[in-house]
Amino acid sequence: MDTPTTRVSILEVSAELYADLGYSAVSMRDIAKKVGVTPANLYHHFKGKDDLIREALAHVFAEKTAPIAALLNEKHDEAERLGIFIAYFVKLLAEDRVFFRLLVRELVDGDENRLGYLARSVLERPFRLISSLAGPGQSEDQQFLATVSIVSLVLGHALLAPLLPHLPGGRPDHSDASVVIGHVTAALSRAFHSNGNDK
Amino acid sequence: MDTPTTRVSILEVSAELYADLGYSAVSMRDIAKKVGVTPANLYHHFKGKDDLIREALAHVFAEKTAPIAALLNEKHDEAERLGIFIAYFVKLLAEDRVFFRLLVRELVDGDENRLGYLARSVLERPFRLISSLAGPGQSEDQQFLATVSIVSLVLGHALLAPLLPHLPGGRPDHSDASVVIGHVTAALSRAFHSNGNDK
DNA sequence: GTCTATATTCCGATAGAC
DNA sequence: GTCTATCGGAATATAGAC
Repeated sequence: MDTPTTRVSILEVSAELYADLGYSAVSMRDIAKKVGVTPANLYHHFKGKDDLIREALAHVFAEKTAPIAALLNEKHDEAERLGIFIAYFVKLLAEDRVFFRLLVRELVDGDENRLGYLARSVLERPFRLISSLAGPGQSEDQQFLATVSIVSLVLGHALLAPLLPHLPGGRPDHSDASVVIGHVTAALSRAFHSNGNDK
Repeated sequence: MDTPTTRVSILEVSAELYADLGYSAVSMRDIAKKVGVTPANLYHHFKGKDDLIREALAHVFAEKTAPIAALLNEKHDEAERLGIFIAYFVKLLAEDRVFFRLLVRELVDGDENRLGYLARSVLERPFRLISSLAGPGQSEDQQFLATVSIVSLVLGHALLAPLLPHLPGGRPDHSDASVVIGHVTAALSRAFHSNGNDK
């Protein structure tokens, strides 16, 4: 808020380099060079590398989370809302490489504190929505597992995307957002939206 | 098994540390210290850090891939074989932290060469099996997408496991292998093993 | 095959001028 | 707020004795 330009530039560059290279591989020198300032300047705006990366993460997550909240506040049929969320989530992971890689890095490398923050800031709201739509007639545990499965499907397709061209019968367009959305939506309606009992 | 050679010890320690910390964060000093040799010794057995990590990766993947191949050669009913593979895959990802993290790191950070190797060495064989079982009456593309979804489900549950306790209604035992196996198997039979058409 | 010793580069971080 | 200059340490990697 105080001095937007340099500080925000640092945050965005940091998020991008961290998403691409990981924590240890990105250096303060790299960030400073790409921003166009000196390394010492970074320490004026942030306490250190740890603080900088943490804030960069929060910056990107906050930025990408807002549309989800807005999306969930729209008035729609419940089943429709699930489809809308899935479409947004698939597109987000497919088109925003930085956000996707930050998310996966946190899931793999994040400690308890960071995972807690991730859950609260990004995933809790959509998680509640999906839970209410996933297998309405089932037990709480089954709803929870179904929700994890829905997120897993979207996340997995994004994670496996670069691998698909190397698999037998695979083509890059198997990861196109429209293809994934259609496939996942159809699969989910069969798996979790029928009146089946899960055991 | 006879006394492990120094070379194999180096490979196993390297895989473990790399899985935990990532490429840049693990140092030749760390590896040497944990193995019980000097850093210079590592350069006698391997050309450099790049070469060492690459070989460590191949070592672990080869080790974990063999049981899958054996599994697929057993004589079973086809639907049964899918269940057996899923159970093995879920357990592998849940119990072998090193393998799981190596797999995800490759998916996120691997270049084309490494992804090609990963596809050929680990994923191609199970992928072919699952493809033949996933929606037998459907088009080749639908079979392919269904297979990606099956892998996504298992991978996603493993990836999201550490996050579950932080989500509303989540408990650590939602990631227990037996729970995930039961849930995923049931969901898959509804989503991809019925005679549904996907669109 | 394993060691000691070291070359060289890069890292995060700080002090202080402007 | 941004810079120049630099410190102390750790990184990969090599040379050569045993």
